[in-house]
Amino acid sequence: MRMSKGVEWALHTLLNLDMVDGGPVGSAQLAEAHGLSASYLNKQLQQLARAALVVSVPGPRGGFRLARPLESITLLDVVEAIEGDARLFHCTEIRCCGRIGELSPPPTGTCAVNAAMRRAEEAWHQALAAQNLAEIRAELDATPVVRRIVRSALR
Amino acid sequence: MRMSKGVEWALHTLLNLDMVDGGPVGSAQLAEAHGLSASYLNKQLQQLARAALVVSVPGPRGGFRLARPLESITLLDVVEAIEGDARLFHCTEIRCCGRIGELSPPPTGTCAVNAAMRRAEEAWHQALAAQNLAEIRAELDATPVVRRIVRSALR
DNA sequence: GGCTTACTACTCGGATACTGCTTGTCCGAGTTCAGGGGG
DNA sequence: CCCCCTGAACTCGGACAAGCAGTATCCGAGTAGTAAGCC
Repeated sequence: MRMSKGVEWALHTLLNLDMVDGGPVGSAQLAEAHGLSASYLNKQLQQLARAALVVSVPGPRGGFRLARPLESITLLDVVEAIEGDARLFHCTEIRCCGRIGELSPPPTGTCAVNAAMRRAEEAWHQALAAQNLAEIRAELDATPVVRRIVRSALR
Repeated sequence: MRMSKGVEWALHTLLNLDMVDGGPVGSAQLAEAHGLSASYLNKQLQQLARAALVVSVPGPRGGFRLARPLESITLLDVVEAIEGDARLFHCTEIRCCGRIGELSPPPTGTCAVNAAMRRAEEAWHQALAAQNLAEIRAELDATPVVRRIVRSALR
């Protein structure tokens, strides 16, 4: 039960894409900025493009740029974009199998275990959706100095 | 990012162990109750034993029994017992790598991305810790009928 | 008859294979830009 | 001098391998119960 490291890569890359304003940045430069594998980061960026968090520009001088401001991108958006489905617990309905399943009448309603786990995940989802990337940008002091460093690293 | 199905197995098995009161139940019978792999369930039960949620009794007529009442076992206890560590996001500090890492001064404090993800996980942990197995037992109507079915299935 | 002792059967416990997902890599499709040729 | 066309280089996009955690299985260590032998 470990979250894909693509989520971490995507979050930092989105923050970097916000520092440079305007033109698209290639996945190779974005990868070099943090010493990542360019091809694999490209894969993650494609996922973000499908989720409409970034737009991809093909051809030379192409790359990726933010599709919308960081204020409107939540942590949940990124997690769901990369992981596909932000569900942790998958009920396999074992209550219906085996001896107990045979002896018991067909169950009604959802599994109590599943419901409990789902409630906990709901709290997680809400906490993820409550934080947007602009707040994180504010937390990691995005001073003009930092902004200029990022911009020069992505040149 | 999928939780091990061992968590589901463990939760149902703990609830079953509460239905039969007293003597230990072998992993083979517990597995048959839900049509699971006995050896693999045994592995999960060993994890629960290490976490002091159940006690194992060796030898013939041995097996596992609850170490303490369901009221004092939370969902978080089970998740941590099976998964080992209930952390989803693992920060690899990529902010210190690559060009940005070289150009920037050594970072101070924890990574903002990490902190944000940690906050969300904290909400999840609290929601897990807030629910104990006795509440789940109450939810899945543990009528005397059900209780008798489980007990006969574990004979 | 009662006690001791050896044996057997049954259970947990950990070491050992197998599978699917995460991670990483490669090559092709498409597009922009530049340079040369023609009008 | 301006426009068009062709070529090349660069980018995304998806298809193709390698590594690792989750999944499943098997066999050995240990113990309780039992039965036989002895006092």
